[in-house]
Amino acid sequence: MVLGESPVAASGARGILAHPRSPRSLRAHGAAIAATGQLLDEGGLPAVTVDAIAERSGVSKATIYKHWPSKTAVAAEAFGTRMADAIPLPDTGSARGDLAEQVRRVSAFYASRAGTVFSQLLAACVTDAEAGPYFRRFFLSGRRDAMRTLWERALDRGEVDPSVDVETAIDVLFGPLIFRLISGHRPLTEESADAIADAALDGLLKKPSSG
Amino acid sequence: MVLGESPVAASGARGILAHPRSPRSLRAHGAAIAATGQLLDEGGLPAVTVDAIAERSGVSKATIYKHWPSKTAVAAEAFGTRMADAIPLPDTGSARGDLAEQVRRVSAFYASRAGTVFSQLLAACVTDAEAGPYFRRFFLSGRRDAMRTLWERALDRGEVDPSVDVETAIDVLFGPLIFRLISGHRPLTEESADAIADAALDGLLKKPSSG
Amino acid sequence: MVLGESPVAASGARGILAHPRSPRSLRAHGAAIAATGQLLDEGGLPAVTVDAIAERSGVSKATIYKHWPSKTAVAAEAFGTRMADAIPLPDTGSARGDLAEQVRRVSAFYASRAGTVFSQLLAACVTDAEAGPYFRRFFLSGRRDAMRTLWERALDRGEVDPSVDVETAIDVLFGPLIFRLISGHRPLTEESADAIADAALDGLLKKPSSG
Amino acid sequence: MVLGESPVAASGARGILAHPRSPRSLRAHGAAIAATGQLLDEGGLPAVTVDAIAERSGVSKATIYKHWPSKTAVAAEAFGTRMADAIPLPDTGSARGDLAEQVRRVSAFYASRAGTVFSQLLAACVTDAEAGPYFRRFFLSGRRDAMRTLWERALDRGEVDPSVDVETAIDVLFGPLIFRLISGHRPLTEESADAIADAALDGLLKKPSSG
DNA sequence: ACGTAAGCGAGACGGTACGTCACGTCTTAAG
DNA sequence: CTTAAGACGTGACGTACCGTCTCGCTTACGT
Repeated sequence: MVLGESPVAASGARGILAHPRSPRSLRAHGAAIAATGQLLDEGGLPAVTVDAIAERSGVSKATIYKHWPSKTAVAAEAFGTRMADAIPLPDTGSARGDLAEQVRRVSAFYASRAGTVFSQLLAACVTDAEAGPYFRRFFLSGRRDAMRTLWERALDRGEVDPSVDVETAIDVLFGPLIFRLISGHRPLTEESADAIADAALDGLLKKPSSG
Repeated sequence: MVLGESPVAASGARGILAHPRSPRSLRAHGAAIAATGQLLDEGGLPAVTVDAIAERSGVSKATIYKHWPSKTAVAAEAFGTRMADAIPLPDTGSARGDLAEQVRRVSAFYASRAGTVFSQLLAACVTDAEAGPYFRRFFLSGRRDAMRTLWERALDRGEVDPSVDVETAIDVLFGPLIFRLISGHRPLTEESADAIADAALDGLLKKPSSG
Repeated sequence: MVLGESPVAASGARGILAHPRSPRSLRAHGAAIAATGQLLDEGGLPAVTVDAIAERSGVSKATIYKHWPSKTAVAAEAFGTRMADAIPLPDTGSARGDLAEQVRRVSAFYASRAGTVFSQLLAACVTDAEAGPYFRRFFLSGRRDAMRTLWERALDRGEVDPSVDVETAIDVLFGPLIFRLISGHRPLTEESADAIADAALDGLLKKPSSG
Repeated sequence: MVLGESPVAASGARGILAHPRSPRSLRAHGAAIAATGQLLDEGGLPAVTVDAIAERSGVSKATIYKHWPSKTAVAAEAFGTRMADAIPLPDTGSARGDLAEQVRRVSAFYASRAGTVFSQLLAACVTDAEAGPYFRRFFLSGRRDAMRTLWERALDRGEVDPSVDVETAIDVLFGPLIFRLISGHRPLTEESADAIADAALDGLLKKPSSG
């Protein structure tokens, strides 16, 4: 749970929820998320329909729409809940090692079954504007937070360029993976991950020493 | 057909169609693409439905399905046809200048109205497997071809690292933009484009000279 | 309660409730009826939903269901309460005059806005078996009682056929109006009311004197 | 089929249908009507839901909504189609006998299972304005046409009052039955039918001869 | 007078049906 | 034989009310 709020408060009905969630609400909320998780496992995002969630969870459609703005939002929360710890941070001893290893891990994650669902969610959020915040809150920002940790560790070690913004660094390291994942122009292999990490870390320009 | 591609690639009909397009087919094909272009302008991808294309173009739904595997494919072709020359290659005199300027131009394109449609198409191709090839053929590969040209020019000048694969270079330069475009975590500004270009060109690690 | 009926009839709570209504109950009952009356005015029966009554009256849904078996019952009581005196009895001096005038008045009532609501209630009671008794108790029986008075007055005067049952007489005089109102095959005009009254009073067969 | 049109034209999609119904349309139309008839038999109007019609007939909901404005309209057409000949005209030799017998027959019909459905349809048409015309076209006007025949026969015989409008006569004879049927204040027995017929035929006023 | 249990408001919930949308297939008739 | 026209089955959508229920609060009553 990324935000500093309690899980309950964070999963607010339509964004801003003040009054404490009642026990019944909690039950319905959890059941819907659990059912959605199953559906994601079985058939990816296409298998997630509001009717299917309702049928499997025993939570009525109306209630689902009271808790989330769209089925993509439910799926985003369910995915985020399940995958929060899917990519543990490496600790190789060097910044270069940590960053490259993380690129490799994330690449492997994207290439896995879960990665397919990830790309489906990412794609769905383009169309479904209300789901984007859910995906960011329940998954993306967690990943970025972790990366920020890694970057700061590297900064402390004095191994990375302090003039580079963290956000930019994250985008440059992982944007290429997402580009490949989404546009499908080439596969995500371990080699490609390494090549990307190297290029991003060392830069594209000719190095003086390599002249 | 529209692009100067091979006849095989140019002919629609579910991918593999060799026989020459009849005049009637040509008419129907062009009318559908034109109508789809209008619809994209007016309401983006969501406005493109097969019924709408059929109604506006006078081409029947059955015929549309004979020419393309899905509405996304039609939209991809229509978008590619229109946007083929939307981002002209820069020529600043230096590799660094060319590459950074291209990142800036593509970033601006993504931030424009057309960029919204671009992201919708990219997203749709995740779900619609048959449309991906169309989008690559009619738009993405054109962009990558142009970038390859730029990269080779830079290689000739000896300004970029020859050990970096062209494809990797392209991904590292533009992947970050697409990441921002799709996931929406931050806006695509001119500053962010410059920061990304700098980071990608110079690398994330601390430079020896900057120590 | 509202009408001067027996306590049994007056007490709500699903028909059979003897214990004295508490002040709070009274408040809730009255508020619900008042809100329902407003809703009937504004949008007829379709505007009367239990949620709407609850929201407008401040009476909770659970309480409403404790007092009435269905929303139609509430609406019937509210309508009856408001319309109890909507059609005063005529006194023209003759039975023929009284009866014909009453047909005219009832016809005008049916043709009014209130008549629309009346027909909606009548129709709803077909489907909602539990509401029928409410509608009869709070409106219909009042109308029939009045008509019985008129008929007895006419009998005393010796102007109507004593072999005709009161109930039959009422049905023959007003059934035609309701037929028109419900089935909508023709409008309810003053002329039609007169024609119906004449036909009902004089009979359909050829009169000996008119041969 | 009351109107002068062919059955096909009369059952027009949303009222006015010019082009001839295609075979597919005919099939769907007929299947929906047949399934609705079954549902009416089994559970009356409440059993008729668009989903149920669709499921049982194999006709899709969308198609049903293309053919009729509402489920009540389908039910009205189905009922009318089945019940067109449910009440054959009597021929007793005298106008009085014919009219009284018809009142008896219609009363019996109303008191039957079919009569329940009839009253449900009548009630539903109050709420559902678009269904009214369907009910009139497919059932009510057929009944009134038959009555007009009876009345004209009686007029030819000189047994009924020529100054009474046919429509008024019909309303006076059958309105009372419908009043009883709908409001449920008393049952529809053979005796009540006779009493109503007598009262309507002879009039409510005291007859000179009976003084 | 004062606890205590009933009655209440608030409203979440499961359920049923609604009416709509777009898809992709199929049929027909015209050229 | 291809096309325009468009009806069709399918599946999902998001909404509206229903009638039930749970929760605390409050309030009137019995002691």
